[in-house]
Amino acid sequence: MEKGISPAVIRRMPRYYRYLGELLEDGVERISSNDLSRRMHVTASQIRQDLNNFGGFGQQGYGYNVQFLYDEIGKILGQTHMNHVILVGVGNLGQAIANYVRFEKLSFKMIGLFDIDPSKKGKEVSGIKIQMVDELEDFIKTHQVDIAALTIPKESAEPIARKLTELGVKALWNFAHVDLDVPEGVIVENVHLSDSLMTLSYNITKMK
Amino acid sequence: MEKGISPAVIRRMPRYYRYLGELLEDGVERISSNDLSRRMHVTASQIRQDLNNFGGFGQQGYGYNVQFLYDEIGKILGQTHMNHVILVGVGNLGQAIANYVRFEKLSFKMIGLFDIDPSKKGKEVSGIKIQMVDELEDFIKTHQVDIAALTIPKESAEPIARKLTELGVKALWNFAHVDLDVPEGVIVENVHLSDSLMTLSYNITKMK
DNA sequence: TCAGGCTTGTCAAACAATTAACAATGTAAG
DNA sequence: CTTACATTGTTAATTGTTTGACAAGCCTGA
Repeated sequence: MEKGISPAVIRRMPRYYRYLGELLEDGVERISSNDLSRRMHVTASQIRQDLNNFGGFGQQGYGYNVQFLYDEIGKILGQTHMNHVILVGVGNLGQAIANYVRFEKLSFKMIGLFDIDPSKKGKEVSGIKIQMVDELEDFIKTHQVDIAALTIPKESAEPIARKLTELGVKALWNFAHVDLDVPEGVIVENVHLSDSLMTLSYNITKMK
Repeated sequence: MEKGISPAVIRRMPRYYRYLGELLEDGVERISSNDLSRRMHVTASQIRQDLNNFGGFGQQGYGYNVQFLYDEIGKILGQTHMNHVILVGVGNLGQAIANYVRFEKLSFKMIGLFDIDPSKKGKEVSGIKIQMVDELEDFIKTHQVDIAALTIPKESAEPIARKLTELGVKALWNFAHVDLDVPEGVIVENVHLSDSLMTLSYNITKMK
């Protein structure tokens, strides 16, 4: 479809998607890059340039049809098909993420929870029974797993990631505070809470 | 101290800090930008350029002293003083974040938890009693609050943010999936899990 | 149906970030 | 003490991103 879209552009797409979703809820049918730029506090030029990476979705003299554009961005972001997610590490954060995926996004489905702690075996979180990490192999071989969320301590992140990728998992959503070394073709999306907090703390310090 | 450091640089500083911390644990005393670049998979040039935004921490022919550089970056990131954090919205994610802040980072201290649900009143999470949102005003007036974490639904994010900033809170760690409109001088650090997941899903789709 | 006004898609210019190159300077070994 | 080498800090070149400008073309009201 497209080739070599810059990461900067891709990071902005979910934000467009969100604003368009809100417009849709508000019953807005059409929007110009100018109106949208005012709402989103970005330049109209950037919006047009970003969208044109993927195709010409607008119409001169009219603007963009909100529903159409929303659907198109949805397609781009892979919101048209179901993504099956498993999660490894059912601690506090793991449970929160499990619930988050369960309720927040329709195109993602949590299908398995795994932990290393035997005392958690069989307990239910968000309606799913917790399994042991050594059951991962069986599970992945018998289920379609698109994404594995890693909410584990940084010490175990590397071995678990290796195991998962060896079993064919192609996308990791990594919450462990470590950079994972994965084979070619595997995607890692990091959520480094610690980095985020430190950035905040830097900005606070700078302000003073 | 410094002026106009680019956001791109700042985003990288916590990563340097982490790697230096690991080197320190491993008992490494000195490191060259070249060695570090190999470990971190970035260019040596970028490392030198980034660090030089804040001062000349290295020595020709020697490299960087790990302990010294670690401490300096710590200072830059505001890790030398305690940051007092409160959290609003003690749901699944809120509890996870409360625990996270409690155990993960020494320079941040969770000092208050707030929720709107009366049934949660007085319950303890991570050793802290949950208070009601209408007690926020009293609390902020009588305690030093550096950061407020917002783990609430997007509908309540805007009014709560307004209330907090009116009460003088200068930094928000926002987990709600909405862009907050805050007064000049208030810092917002967003953690948009949904955006992160969608970026992942985009990359999966693209790969196929 | 037509003219005037919008608004896009796109090209070019301005700006920002990254990488490369290298002179200056310190290290370290003999 | 001296020389060969390592490595920084910094300047210059390159690459990438954002903004500005405008022709082309559709919309809308008369």
